[in-house]
Amino acid sequence: MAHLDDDDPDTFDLRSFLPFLLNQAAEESSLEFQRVYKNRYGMLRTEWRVLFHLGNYGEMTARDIVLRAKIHKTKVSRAVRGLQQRRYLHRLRDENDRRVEQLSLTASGQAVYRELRDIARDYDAKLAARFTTGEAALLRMMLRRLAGMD
Amino acid sequence: MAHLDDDDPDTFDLRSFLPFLLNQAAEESSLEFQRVYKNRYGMLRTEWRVLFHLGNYGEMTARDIVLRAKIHKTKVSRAVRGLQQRRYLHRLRDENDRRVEQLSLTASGQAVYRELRDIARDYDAKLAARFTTGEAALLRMMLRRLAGMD
DNA sequence: GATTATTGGTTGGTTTTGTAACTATCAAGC
DNA sequence: GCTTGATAGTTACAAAACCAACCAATAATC
Repeated sequence: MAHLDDDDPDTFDLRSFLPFLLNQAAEESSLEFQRVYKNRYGMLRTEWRVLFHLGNYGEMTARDIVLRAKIHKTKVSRAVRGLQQRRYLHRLRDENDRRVEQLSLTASGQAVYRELRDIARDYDAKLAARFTTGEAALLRMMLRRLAGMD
Repeated sequence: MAHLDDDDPDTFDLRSFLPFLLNQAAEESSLEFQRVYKNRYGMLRTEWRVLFHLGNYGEMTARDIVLRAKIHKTKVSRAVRGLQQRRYLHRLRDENDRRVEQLSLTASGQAVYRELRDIARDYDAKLAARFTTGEAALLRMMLRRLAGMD
């Protein structure tokens, strides 16, 4: 295995390449939280995200979630069905525009949301504790900018 | 859709939650580069990553790549086969340990590597230009720590 | 007010990924 | 040197993601 020379103009460190680095950090830092919603609650990634949106914002349509979380509509559609089958949410046809369904959490959906939200909050604090308060704030700002969320 | 109150102890903004934020930033910031290796070169994500390692470090085994890039061995195995079918790399059985194969790029593999590497370098610079030099360095440091790469 | 375009949402088929189990080779202990 | 246990890499099957086409309802155009 050849020696890595940082000054070599032909050298390029994949491990400093932002898209790669972001992806590795995202994967690694979601592992522990994933174990909770997946193994303990039997939920998928998109399901948890949709659950959160409804838990946090109350009533939304699938379209609202697509726009706000930038999740593809087929994924949202399937997550909604999954959550409905678990009786975590119910759909209400909008009588003004009958294409649309208003989604909201059931009582048990809200209960699960609150549990997971608290776990997420603790977990986030744990991750952020690896940096100073200022660094963590800067990190979130930079990530939001990279994600096109500002 | 309810109003978001940051001071409400029951409120939790998914869009500030690091695992979510990291994921969104990773997806968004790899889109443009993905179009290049995917549409222009017909490569998959893991294939590009493996190609890079061989282009950058010369000769490696699949195991070296697994350890260095933290990519699962089945993904590496499939990417190696894909690259081999495109004649971008060839395998050489290690006679000292016949379980191992030394992997290295062919001439055309090296040519593609150099093209993609230059594109990646430009693209990374473009992403980093949204921050000051110090901020970008800090960002990479923090991501490396979150990814367990330090 | 019939026709066309757009929008919200779902479905079907193909790729990719994830997970386990598997083969082959080597290493260690006895 | 034979058994047991690791290690490098592959394969098979299930779970998930991706993409395109689709339906139904509404909006826009003439």
